[in-house]
Amino acid sequence: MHYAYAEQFRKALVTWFEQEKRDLPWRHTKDPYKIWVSEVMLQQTRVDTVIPYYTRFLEHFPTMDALANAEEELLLKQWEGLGYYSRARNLQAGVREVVEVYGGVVPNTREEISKLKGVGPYTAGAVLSIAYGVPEHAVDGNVMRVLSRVLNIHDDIALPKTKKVFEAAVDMLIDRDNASSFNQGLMELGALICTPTSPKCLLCPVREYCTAFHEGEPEKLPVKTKKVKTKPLYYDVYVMRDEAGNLKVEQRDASGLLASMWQFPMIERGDDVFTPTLLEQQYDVTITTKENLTTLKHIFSHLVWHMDVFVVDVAGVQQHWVTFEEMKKYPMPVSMLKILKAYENSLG
DNA sequence: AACCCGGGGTA
DNA sequence: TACCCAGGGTT
Repeated sequence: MHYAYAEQFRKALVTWFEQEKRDLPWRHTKDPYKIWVSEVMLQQTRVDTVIPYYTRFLEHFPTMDALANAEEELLLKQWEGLGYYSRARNLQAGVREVVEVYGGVVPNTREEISKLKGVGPYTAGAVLSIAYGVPEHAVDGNVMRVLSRVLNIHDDIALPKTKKVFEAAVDMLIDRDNASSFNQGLMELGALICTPTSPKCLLCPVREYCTAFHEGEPEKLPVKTKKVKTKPLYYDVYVMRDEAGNLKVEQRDASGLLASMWQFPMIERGDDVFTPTLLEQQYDVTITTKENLTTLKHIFSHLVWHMDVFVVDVAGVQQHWVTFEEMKKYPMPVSMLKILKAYENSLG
């Protein structure tokens, strides 16, 4: 793209964004902390999903000090249902680093801000440009789709090295006097106009600069090869109830899937596995009654949980289990919240 | 570079 | 179903 075209492109994009941008909660602030929170929540997560979480999160943790001092359980409870829970822990770790190392001021250079936990190339560029106006690239899925079409880039965006191509493109095109609106404009365009299927080219403010539009098949871009196969897993899940009616809740492993989140005991089914016996052995109890509660399917990105859920009354409990109301304080993944709901309904 | 990490919306 | 979403960390 020639220099004169680049200038017209960036002006058309910025003008369109500033006229047509959606009214979103994080667009009412330039507080780097709040921008940071929004960007982390928006990773792999849609705007409409994030909005209520963002508002509630900042009510609980309005400042970096508040978040830095928060209990992890409270933090995760605020994140409950949003997914990718390590984002929350990384955000808190990063905020603590800003408080302790940078005197409570979010760094304004890519080199420094990138050192913070949970701040990768995209989030670094987003916070720098939106909060501070620094002309740094912020390349996400939207930006790669938009620019692959505008510039007719056919590199496979599933390959890590391809992102460098788009970062270089943004470096060439970015409005150095209004990096915030330029970067947000690219993303807004991807969200509203330059969508994955059926892009609304007739409404596009930059279609006259768009190679894919002129060639007639913008929906063919970007090129993306990878595809993931979901693997099924089969579990028996137990709502265990002692003589007092208290329930067993346990914390998952600190690493891996749903790390440190809380759950009802679950045992993977297998050919030579009778899960009630395993349950009695693992928890040192005796099952006195057992009834079906529900059957649930829970879909993750890469796997599917098929869960048969049972309510069992048990004898021989030594520890203190929790009441139904206490259970609600524990951060749980959506799969377990569904079971909690089913159990609540079964009580009538 | 490959793999892992949630959950929900949409065509 | 399959794909996508304001990605980052680990290995």
